[in-house]
Amino acid sequence: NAILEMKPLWDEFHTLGTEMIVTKAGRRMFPTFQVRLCGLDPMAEYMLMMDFVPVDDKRYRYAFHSSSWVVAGKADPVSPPRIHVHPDSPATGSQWMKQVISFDKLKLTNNQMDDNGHIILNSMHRYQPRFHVVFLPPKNCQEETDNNFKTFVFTETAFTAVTAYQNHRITQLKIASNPFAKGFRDCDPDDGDVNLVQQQQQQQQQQHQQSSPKAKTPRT
Amino acid sequence: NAILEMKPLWDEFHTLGTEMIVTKAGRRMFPTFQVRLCGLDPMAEYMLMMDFVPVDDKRYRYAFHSSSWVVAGKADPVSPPRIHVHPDSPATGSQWMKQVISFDKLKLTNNQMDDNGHIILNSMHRYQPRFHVVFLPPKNCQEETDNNFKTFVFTETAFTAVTAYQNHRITQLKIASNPFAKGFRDCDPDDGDVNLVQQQQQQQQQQHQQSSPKAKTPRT
DNA sequence: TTCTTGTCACCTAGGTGTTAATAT
DNA sequence: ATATTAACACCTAGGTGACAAGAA
Repeated sequence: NAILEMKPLWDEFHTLGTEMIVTKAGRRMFPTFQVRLCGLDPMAEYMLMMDFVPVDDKRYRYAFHSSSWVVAGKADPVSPPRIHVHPDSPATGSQWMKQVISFDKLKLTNNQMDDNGHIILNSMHRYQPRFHVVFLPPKNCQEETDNNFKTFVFTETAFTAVTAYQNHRITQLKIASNPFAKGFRDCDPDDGDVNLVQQQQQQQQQQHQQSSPKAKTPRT
Repeated sequence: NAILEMKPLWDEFHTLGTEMIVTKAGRRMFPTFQVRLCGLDPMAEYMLMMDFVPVDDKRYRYAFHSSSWVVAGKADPVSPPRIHVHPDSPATGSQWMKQVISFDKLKLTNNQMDDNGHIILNSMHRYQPRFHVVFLPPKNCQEETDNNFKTFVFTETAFTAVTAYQNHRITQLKIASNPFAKGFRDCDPDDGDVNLVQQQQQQQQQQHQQSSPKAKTPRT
């Protein structure tokens, strides 16, 4: 009962081998991890959270000549893993289900000493994002948090953490699909990945669409 | 146990006769209504909210020759009054008390048909903002919301709703103290209301100060 | 070599009062 | 006359990859 938003875009990145930038100050993910939930108890309260688990115990390096990732040794030591709690938590099932849930406040960092609550990852390592729905039992109940949570894994959201993009095709797809990178687009406005980008923007607009849409009459 | 933030700035506006812009799309207040709370039960849950009550039953008009507000008749009919719930609600007393509570998402409108949940006011009328702390009883308790809320009124936050500023001194004070109006400042950077503005910015920074402050060395 | 860091121009997104045009 | 609206230039605030310099 959790559906990944923007799945076509995730798939396109996944096919190329998704990379996510990590910086000292913290960098958002793109695509943003967004899900739609259903089947919750409308009246019950839930906490929503994400964490990131290593895909394997390896360190990678990008071979430019073959345009592919190759193993470069054992994994570096890991920091105590962090969990990102969705800032709207806790909220009722009804509130979570009536809109797309976006983790756009989540940031990735390679700073082991990070003091901002960001997710700490090792560059040149592979990670799998996980999404957790935690049921909050009423206070009078004795139940511990035994089986009161569900975990969702979308394998198409796995990625390699990098400090700079390695695969040039990933760079181009980011530029083509991330609105904030519009300044680096070469071709005519909205070219190349038009379909995916338009789909994305439409979905994001639906999410925030509370104000009356203003129909602008194009002047002749 | 509620302290108004930026009180010196509010006082300065109040002395001149505070005006707040209302627009069809909704306009934020400036100064922003911000309070600090103490004395709550750290573990209990509270909803925080604001509403706006008419100061009197009159309509006003600004007499430019005497630079003062004069009564212009009886009040216009009122829309059903709306309440703005702080978007972080509900939250525990502990969460509310550990930081300044800012109502910067609150917007004022003169559109009687507003569909965005903004506060509807009549232009050229006077209003008194009110702040409410609502105690949320645990679900097993039978208590109704009888006396489970407290209301705070800061008379220095009262204002006249306008569609365009009437008192030129109010305009100048807004330009001097609102960072978003910096483009209209004449004099040298940070002149005139330096003290108040600096105080404001320092307080707002304290509130969000989680990242390590980066000391920039000014170059010679 | 390979990877990381900091700065930058260029965007998105949205909050200001001004101004001219339009209601009322 | 007086009050309202919409477009606008100019800001704040912050998210992009490019690039040059630095580090391992």
